[in-house]
Amino acid sequence: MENVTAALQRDRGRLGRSSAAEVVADILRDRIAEGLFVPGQRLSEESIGAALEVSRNTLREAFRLLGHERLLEHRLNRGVFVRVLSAEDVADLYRVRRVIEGAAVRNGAHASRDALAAIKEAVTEASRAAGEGRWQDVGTANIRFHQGLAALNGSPRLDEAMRQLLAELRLVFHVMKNPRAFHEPFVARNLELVELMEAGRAAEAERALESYLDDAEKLLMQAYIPEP
Amino acid sequence: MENVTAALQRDRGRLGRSSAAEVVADILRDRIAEGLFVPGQRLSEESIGAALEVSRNTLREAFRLLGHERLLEHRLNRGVFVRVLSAEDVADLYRVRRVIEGAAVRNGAHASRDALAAIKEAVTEASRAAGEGRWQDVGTANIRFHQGLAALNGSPRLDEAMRQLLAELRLVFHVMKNPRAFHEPFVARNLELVELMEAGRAAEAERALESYLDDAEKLLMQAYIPEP
DNA sequence: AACATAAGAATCGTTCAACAATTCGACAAT
DNA sequence: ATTGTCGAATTGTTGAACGATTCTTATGTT
Repeated sequence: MENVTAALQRDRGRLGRSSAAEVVADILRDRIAEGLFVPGQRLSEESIGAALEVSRNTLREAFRLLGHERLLEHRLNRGVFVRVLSAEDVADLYRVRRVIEGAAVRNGAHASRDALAAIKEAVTEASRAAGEGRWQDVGTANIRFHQGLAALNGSPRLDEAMRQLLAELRLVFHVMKNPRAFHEPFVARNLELVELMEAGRAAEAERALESYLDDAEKLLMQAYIPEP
Repeated sequence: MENVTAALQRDRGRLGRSSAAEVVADILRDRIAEGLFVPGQRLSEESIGAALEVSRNTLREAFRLLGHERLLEHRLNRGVFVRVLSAEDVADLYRVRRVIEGAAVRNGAHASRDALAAIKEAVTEASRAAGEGRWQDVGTANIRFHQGLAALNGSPRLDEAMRQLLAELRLVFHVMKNPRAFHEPFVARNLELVELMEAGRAAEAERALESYLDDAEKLLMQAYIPEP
């Protein structure tokens, strides 16, 4: 009986915790992540409110939430737009990744076997998707890999920060024409990284992560900037 | 002509950047920081809306912003409350501090002389305030010290994260009865830390920060938990 | 007296309609 | 080609309304 109530306790949060504004924010967040809304696009209060059948006021509350997550940009008297990330934004995202993921790898030496297994699972999933040419899924699995990596810090706040960071990064991925070229090369390196950690070779893992992030950032910048 | 437009570009941000909801959020954030609103207190839509002379809808938008910053807590159908931090929250805040400030100190070895000077300025201000018994101001200066420390990462996003983190911490400070006991001992240690960094002794600085954060967390926990 | 229950008040969640303020595009004037 | 002007469209903000939920209080039962 104890474990039953404990199990239900976890689902409890989903129940009364959702106001309309939060549900709308969840929906819009998903649509942005999947690329239905592209960077720079304006989100009209009237059309979206009509489509979701919520009032403008409720929609505006949802916009505030997503604006605070940096997925939407509020321009006074002109509406909200899907965020367009600059090269400087990308650089900053990688700055933050080095700090958060770097700390995770450094302290993750004494990570639980379970946590590492969850991360490895994401790698094998990415590998499988790569084998079947589902590059979109490769990207998703890779993101889950890094989310799991950050989770080694054991901090809910850092988990949340990482979630937002990766959501922003997805905005950049979507403007890239060739997802394969960007995601494929890193599957093997993710495996290498987690194996170094399993072996307890923390210093090497840290260096591997460093070079991983350096290369990923460079690749992204290359495909990102030259569009005059 | 080029430089003229570039100069004006910098002023662009000041124009029209403030909707009523954002102004209200700024005001409420200040009031929470200064302790006018205490943790656990409910913020009535009606009374606050009347006092600030804004509509409920506008106020709710502001509430959404502050809720996302973890300063307010939204309970469905019961309103918004000033956040009450648990011991686990405090532990998590210090987890994040170790990651962000730790990275700052580690990479701050090659920090600009200017950035270090700004940090040192915060220490001397804290020292002056301590000499005059203004413990509230000591706390404020200490916060500015750590904000400056985090800024060595050179990342706007980490700066913002640090701002929010310290705002949360202030919620904890306000429930403590003896601010002097908590803030005073750390002024000297802050100075020691920045001097180690100036001398380029990064490893020692990192260890000093570690023990600083350990002690601060313990002290906070002691004064925080035992209230049955 | 303690407890459960039900009626009532208060507050939130959401919608709707209205209006002022601002932006944007088209068109005219110079 | 630049500037000025007008009107349409959209956002910013307000106020009122109503259902839903919670809190309070009074009532009744054991």
